[in-house]
Amino acid sequence: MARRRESAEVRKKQIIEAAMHCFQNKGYAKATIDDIAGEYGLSKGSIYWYYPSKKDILKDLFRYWMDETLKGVYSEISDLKSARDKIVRMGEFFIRSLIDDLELYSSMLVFWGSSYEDDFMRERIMDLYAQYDEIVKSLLSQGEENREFIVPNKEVYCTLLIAMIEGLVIRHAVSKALDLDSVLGEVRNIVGRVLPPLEKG
Amino acid sequence: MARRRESAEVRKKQIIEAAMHCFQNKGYAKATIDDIAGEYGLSKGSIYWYYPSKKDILKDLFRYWMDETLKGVYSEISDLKSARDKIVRMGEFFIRSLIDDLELYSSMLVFWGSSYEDDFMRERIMDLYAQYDEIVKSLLSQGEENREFIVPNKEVYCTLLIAMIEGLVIRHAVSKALDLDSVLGEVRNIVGRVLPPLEKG
DNA sequence: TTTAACATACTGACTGGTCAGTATGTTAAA
DNA sequence: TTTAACATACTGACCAGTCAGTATGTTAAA
Repeated sequence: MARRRESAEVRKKQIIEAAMHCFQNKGYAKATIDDIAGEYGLSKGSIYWYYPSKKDILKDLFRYWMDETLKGVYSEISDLKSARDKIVRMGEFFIRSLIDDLELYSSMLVFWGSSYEDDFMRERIMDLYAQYDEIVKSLLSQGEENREFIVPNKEVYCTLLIAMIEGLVIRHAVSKALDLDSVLGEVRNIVGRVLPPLEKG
Repeated sequence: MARRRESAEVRKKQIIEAAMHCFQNKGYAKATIDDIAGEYGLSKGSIYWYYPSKKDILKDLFRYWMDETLKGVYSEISDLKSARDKIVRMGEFFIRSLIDDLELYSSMLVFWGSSYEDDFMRERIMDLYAQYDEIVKSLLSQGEENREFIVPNKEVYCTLLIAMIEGLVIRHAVSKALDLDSVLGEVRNIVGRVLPPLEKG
């Protein structure tokens, strides 16, 4: 067979992408190691050279997904001053990501679904939520300090803002039929309503 | 073995409940027919007396879940006049349901996850979304007709309100750690912000 | 009223296919 | 010539679905 030897880095990336693609199409349980290997013309043996088990591929995929997501969020909002702008940009970022890289973002369902059978996965997801919470809560505090808006209950507003984004991701992952451009155009408006600007007195 | 013969109606209900419980704990793929049968001390054969396949149990569970949910929503809001009140009540209903019947509502993830492998399931979910859309969109229209509020973009607001609820359900299904009572207390407030009352002129 | 004939509601052993993981063979590169 | 990076062939556990048989109602005719 044609051996196209690659560096471990390249192969791992390929395997992760192949896994993502397979999990999208069949779900975690139904996607086989042979499916994943086949995506780049590899064999089962080569998969097990890089990963000790199927579950470890999933874990690495989640790590990759979480890294990409959080890195993306931070780099989007880092150059902005106003808390409102940051929140708006964050919302827009997720929607644009969903448009541009549907497959990556709709991996969510695979991870969330596997939280049933796997405590490790569940803990990682809780970890992600904690990080989301930290980001959003600090933005809400910052907005209050800057006197941009007032939030009656930071915990709840934080939870609901995150829920809104997640709900959107999940719905689009299943339906692939949302008009995301319209949603994108309304983000600032919505944030303006949820966090109305303070009257200057 | 002690045969405890039951009517088809009772057995089917038992099987659905057993399946829900097993799917919660292990996910669809990992839960076995023997697991489901064991919940009520039945045997594999008796499951197949009522259902032709494992997937058909899932389908029936979804039907049950969707019926309960929509029935609940309609009965909650039917006695209210104001569109705002209806929207508030709807939000509160989902949160209370999540508190009172976590298992039923966190079944969502099982269904959503199975949309990957099964087109039938995916269509059913799209169907559910369509019904949600119909309810919320008509409430938004009604609110505008009553001059309770104005919505810049009905489609988008509808999508986001539904997303918020779904995101909440899913997060709580995974984490089981949200302070839902706090969220419940903020529903009216949040709706008030998203759909601010019109100034009477 | 009884019982034979039938219908319904199961049981549980068995099968056949699937697939994660393993053992071992092969080759390109250093 | 060694070994990292594969490929191939295999194993064994697991499980959905089958089916022959059993137990438990139901009913109609004698």
